[in-house]
Amino acid sequence: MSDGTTPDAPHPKSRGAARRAMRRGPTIDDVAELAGVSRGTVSRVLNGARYVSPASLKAVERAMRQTGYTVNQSARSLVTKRSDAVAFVLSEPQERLFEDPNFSVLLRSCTQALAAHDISLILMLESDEDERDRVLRYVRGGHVDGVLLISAHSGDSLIASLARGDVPTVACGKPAGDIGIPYVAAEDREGARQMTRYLVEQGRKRIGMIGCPQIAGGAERLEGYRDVLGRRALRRLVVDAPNYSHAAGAEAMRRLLATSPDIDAVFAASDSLAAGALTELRRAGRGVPDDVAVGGFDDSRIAQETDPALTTIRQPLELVSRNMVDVLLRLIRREPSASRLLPTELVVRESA
Amino acid sequence: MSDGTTPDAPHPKSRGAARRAMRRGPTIDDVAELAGVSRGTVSRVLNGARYVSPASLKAVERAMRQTGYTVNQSARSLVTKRSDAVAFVLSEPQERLFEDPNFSVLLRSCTQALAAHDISLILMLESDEDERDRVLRYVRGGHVDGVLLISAHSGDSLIASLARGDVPTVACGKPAGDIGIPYVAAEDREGARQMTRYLVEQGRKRIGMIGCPQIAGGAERLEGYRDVLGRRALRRLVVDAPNYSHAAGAEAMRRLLATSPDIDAVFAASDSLAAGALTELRRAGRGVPDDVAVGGFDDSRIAQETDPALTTIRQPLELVSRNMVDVLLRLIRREPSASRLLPTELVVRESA
DNA sequence: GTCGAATCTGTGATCGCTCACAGACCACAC
DNA sequence: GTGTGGTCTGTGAGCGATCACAGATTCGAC
Repeated sequence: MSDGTTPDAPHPKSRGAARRAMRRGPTIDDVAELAGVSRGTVSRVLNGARYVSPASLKAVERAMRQTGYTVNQSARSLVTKRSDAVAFVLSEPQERLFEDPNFSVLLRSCTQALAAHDISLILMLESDEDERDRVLRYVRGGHVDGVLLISAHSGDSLIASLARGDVPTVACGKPAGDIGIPYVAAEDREGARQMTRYLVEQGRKRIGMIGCPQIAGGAERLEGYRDVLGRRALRRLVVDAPNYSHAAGAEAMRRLLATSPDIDAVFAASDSLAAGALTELRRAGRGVPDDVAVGGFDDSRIAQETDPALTTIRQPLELVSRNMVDVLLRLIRREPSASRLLPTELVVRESA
Repeated sequence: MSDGTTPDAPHPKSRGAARRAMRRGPTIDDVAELAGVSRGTVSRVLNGARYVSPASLKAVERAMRQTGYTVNQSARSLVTKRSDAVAFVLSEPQERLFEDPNFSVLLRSCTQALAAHDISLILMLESDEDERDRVLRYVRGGHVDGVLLISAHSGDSLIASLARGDVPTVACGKPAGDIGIPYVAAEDREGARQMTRYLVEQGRKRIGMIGCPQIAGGAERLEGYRDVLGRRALRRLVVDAPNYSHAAGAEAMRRLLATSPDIDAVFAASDSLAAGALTELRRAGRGVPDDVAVGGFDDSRIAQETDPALTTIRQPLELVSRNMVDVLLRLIRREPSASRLLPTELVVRESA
């Protein structure tokens, strides 16, 4: 093709000539011109500065500062096929999860962890079918490099669709059905064991449980409770709540008191449930912790604000977030990465 | 430059020839080819379908479905200079606001309102100086079309910088210093009047207030309280909290009880503060509402979960969100739009 | 039959960047 | 001198869309 002698090309481009002084910030060419180098060199500085002489580097950096240059992410994405953004997908039919204090912590620390890598977080809600498709189209469309999936209900149909696709995804909590999506979670089962053991050590004989097996981690917590109590975990001592809400906790406590008025301890699968139980116990005239000890799970903000303050199991949510981000970035870079389980910790306060 | 007679150009483009079967979804050219029309026509369909024949429209839509086409947002943004994304900037030095239940509601409903317009929400946190610059660079860099600014502390330096720039911005709550940024807020002052009036009507004589003037809306709530009580709003009846937290509420209540043991009502500037006050009142052995009536503000989730449940002032946060989005979209389209104030409502529960 | 307006269509040119390539320069060894 | 390999640099060719323009077709009015 190239015959060597390009006959004095008429320069059909004439880049960045009269366009100057238009709106929308400076381009890479403006910086290059000011620094007295070429586009390529500026681009090199932008992407790691390998093979750039110290002099050029300094000139470019100065020019960038002078012009207030910021890279045009669209132009970059167009060629690199990376968006430097990930979706934080909150998959919750009842919109309940949004009011879960755990969620806020997760969202905050994921945002921070991503910001450290100059990746932005795009929040997507998915509470009904239409939105599921929207999310799927969006994610599949290459708008984001990966997905952080926060799903309360473990058997989520979005998960299956995402797992099938080639978009890197990390779930928070173990998805049901071993679908092959890497996840990061606290050691729910061991945490539940810690709490149950503690209640036993405190001399409690009749330990009830307010569980929520259909919510992520809920089944494991129930198992942990059973691990410790064995045959002492009578069926009537376990009640199910429909979700992790205060109201559900109160309602479950009411049922528990009705079927087992002789209990001297309750382990609730979340702090919200425990708070609801607390309210109900007070209403029933039972003293906490004297008559009934109450244990929660999560160590969310409300654990410190109930009266009495909750003895609970701390989930290292900041750590979970950082690990989720870490795993996701590895997947995006096509490096191998596996699921991770993080340790929990007993936090003793007043309620037990 | 152009002499008119381009000498039989050798077609240097040869679009979409061998590249086929690469990864990354179909392009507009693939759709065009399959539909038997040109790029232009497909593009027209994508953007409103004006001047497209019914036949072409149908063919294109079929082809889009068959190929599973999604537009490449980067390519589009590169030429349109729109990103179809807005930043939700949470400006809070203490990271406290993130745990405010109001915030979750705001975030959720803004996300939904934006999704209805196919605009995505990018969450940005700004808790220190470094992050302020990051946010500013990001926003200025044209990564987003506009900013929803949620700032607890009204005198935020980010606000000033944003106001100076040309990036459409809407604040939640009135920023201090009338800096010219449009905002959407509840009628804090009138809401506070409603609550204070209600307490008076209930026969309360010594009505204290736990205020927080340095937080957005806080000053107005204090004014509303004073509007109604006039000279009965003794200085010793008003205590300041450093922020809207449970702990701050408890601490403020302690001070209030110390200086004014004779009070028979307290109006707290937020539900969290009220919840803290409730805890402290119980500790002090005062019955609520019999000895002391407690009024909150916000009608956030916790108002229903305290014991007794809080009588409070409802802020229409979903409405606030929708209005913020509406105003922002108008600004982005360069249509005129002004700040908006939304009405509040008294919600009577058990605490007063 | 001719004209003009309205509708419909295809074709460059362009957005701002990255990437691959090729060429220039330098040094050090042979 | 010639080679060889490392740095450093500039340039052309895209990425996948939109937009403006120009050409084609239709239709009704004169």
